[in-house]
Amino acid sequence: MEIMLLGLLDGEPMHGYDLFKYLSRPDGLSRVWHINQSNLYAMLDSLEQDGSLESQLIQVGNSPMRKEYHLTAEGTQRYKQWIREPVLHGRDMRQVFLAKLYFALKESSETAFELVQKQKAVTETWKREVEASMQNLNADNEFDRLVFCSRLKQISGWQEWLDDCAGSLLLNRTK
Amino acid sequence: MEIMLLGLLDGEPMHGYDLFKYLSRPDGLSRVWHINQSNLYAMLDSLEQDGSLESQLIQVGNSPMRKEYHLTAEGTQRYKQWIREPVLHGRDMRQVFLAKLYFALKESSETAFELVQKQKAVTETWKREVEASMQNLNADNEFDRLVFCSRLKQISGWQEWLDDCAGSLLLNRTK
DNA sequence: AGAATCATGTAAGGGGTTACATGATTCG
DNA sequence: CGAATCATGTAACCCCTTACATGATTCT
Repeated sequence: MEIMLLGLLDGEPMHGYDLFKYLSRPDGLSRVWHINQSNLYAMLDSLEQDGSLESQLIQVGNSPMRKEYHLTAEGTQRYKQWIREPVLHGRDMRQVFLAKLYFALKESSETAFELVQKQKAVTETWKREVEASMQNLNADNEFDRLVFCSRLKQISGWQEWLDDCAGSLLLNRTK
Repeated sequence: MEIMLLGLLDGEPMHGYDLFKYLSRPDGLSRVWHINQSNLYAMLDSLEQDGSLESQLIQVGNSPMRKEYHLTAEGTQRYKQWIREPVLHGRDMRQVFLAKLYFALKESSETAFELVQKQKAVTETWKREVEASMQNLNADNEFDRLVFCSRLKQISGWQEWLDDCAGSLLLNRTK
């Protein structure tokens, strides 16, 4: 989930404590993603080591040194690509897809709309796969049947919601 | 998730490799829970250390020694209690609740039915909480609105599915 | 004879957690 | 003056994963 930090730093360089405060607010991205402070600093380290971020030490007045991070070209490219790709597993909808949507919305309604369209296509294939699996079920295995029913229900739920998203994004498109 | 091993051992003592083979089959519990072999042995160790399991070494013919595990009274109690408690977070429905249901069904349709009823009650409170949170939303925060809508959709999906479960369990109740 | 299976593990590491260390600054 | 906040980390641990070690037995 490190990559989400890149989205927060896109366009506005920040230091670790800024990010921590931002992610401590109750709304926005923190509705779907939490991180603890020590792990945040570790993630910034590893993103710097893999070339997605660069930092510079800044002294403001007498306060402690700040390490301000900004995206590298490589980091920008990773991030821009990430928010344009749908998630490939249903279990990633709840957290990862919503985070992508958060960042895509920050970019533009068009970006968000395209993300939603791509996700709708993937979700449709999930549905077909589950339906196909249900054909080969042992008829007297009640548990297996219930498992597949639950998956179909969840997938349908996501599909309806994605349709809602697409609709409200189209309305906002002229903004 | 260690506790699921207790369910598999309830009534039929097995050794690690037996459990591994059982969990490698494509149907039943392995639809919702996977474990790799090395971790399985580690879990059996820790369940023995915390008093839920006891083991005895068995030699069959010339084959390698088997370590056969069986539930202790304490382990039995932990397990029986676990399958009678609903899950308290929506994110646990997909894996943990389905596993509980798997074991509850092994016990009896009544046990499963009661589990489903308890889960329905908890799920209803989730729904009310989400609806309450939606009242305090900043009106022009599109992302937050979409997040809550997605949660409501997922919760409703689970509710419908739980209703289906309750229905089909009632039909099987006389079996 | 070679491959797959039986059977139990160890070692290393990924990704996350909580608790704690440190020291300055600002707020009440 | 004491508490909260600013700012960056370290250390230990939990849960789980992959890869590998070991050695016997059964299948083809």
